[in-house]
Amino acid sequence: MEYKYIDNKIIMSTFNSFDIEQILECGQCFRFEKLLEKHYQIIAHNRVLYIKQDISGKNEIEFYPCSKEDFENIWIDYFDLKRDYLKIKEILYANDIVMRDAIDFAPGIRILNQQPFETLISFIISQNNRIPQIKRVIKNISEKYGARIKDTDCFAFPTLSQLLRADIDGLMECRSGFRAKYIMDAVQKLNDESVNINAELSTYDLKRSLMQIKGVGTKVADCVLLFGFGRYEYFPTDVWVKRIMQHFYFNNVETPIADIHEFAFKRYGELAGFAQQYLFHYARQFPDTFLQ
DNA sequence: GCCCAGGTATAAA
DNA sequence: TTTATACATGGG
Repeated sequence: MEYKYIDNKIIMSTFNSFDIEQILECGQCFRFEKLLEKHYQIIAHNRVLYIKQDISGKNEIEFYPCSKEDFENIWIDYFDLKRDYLKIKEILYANDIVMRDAIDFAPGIRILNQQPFETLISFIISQNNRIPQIKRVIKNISEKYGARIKDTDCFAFPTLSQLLRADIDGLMECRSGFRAKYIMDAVQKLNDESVNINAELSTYDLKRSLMQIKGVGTKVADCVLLFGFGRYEYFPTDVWVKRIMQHFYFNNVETPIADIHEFAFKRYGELAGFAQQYLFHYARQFPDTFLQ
């Protein structure tokens, strides 16, 4: 990975496994807006960042406005730029025909390292919901309870102490629906420390803690662990396989892979969920690779 | 109007 | 332990 800093902008040479469209549109994060083809605005870490990936063959990605310090201290980690996805994909490619097609379909996906609290609330909102609506609710909550980001019209996602000022009615006004009570439960339990989700905990304990929050089940917990805590090593893969099989195929065991395959590739979001499942699966089989 | 959304809590079998 | 249903909201 090579990059240079010019005029409050980072210009990075494109390298394997970085496609900003695939990264953002695959269902792992919600605070982004598409401006043009492979040109996005994201809000994270109290900052508004624009990412423009060259589509004319120059193999460059621009991040702006961005200081050298922010790039090195925040965005390298956020975009997981130090992990060797090429190596991971080689192993997946050699060992699974479905992951092979998933990689061919979207070779540029990376798993973002997002902020835990925001990730938790976001995936509580995600349940029984669609991405445009999830994005809308998160934006509403940010504008109502979060702080304005300096020199912009954008609002950061509220901190825990900022969300303590929220109530059910206020969250309903943000169109969060029946999830408002779950958000309140999360905020209260984290605040009075009846639930502890600090990064020191083992993945197992972290998952148990997360699931003490109302509205956090297996799916939400696993997404928070993966996207918010960078944990992928001990997931109950068999549960995921069963859930997927039950959800889409019930008891049809004749050609499940082909059917899953067809469904999974219809949209990025479905691919992402599917890829998550397989990442869990392979992460467990090849922990050394995933743990760098 | 009716159906549904990569979910979860709850009640009931 | 497993299975059916409600849930707020908005879009097809």
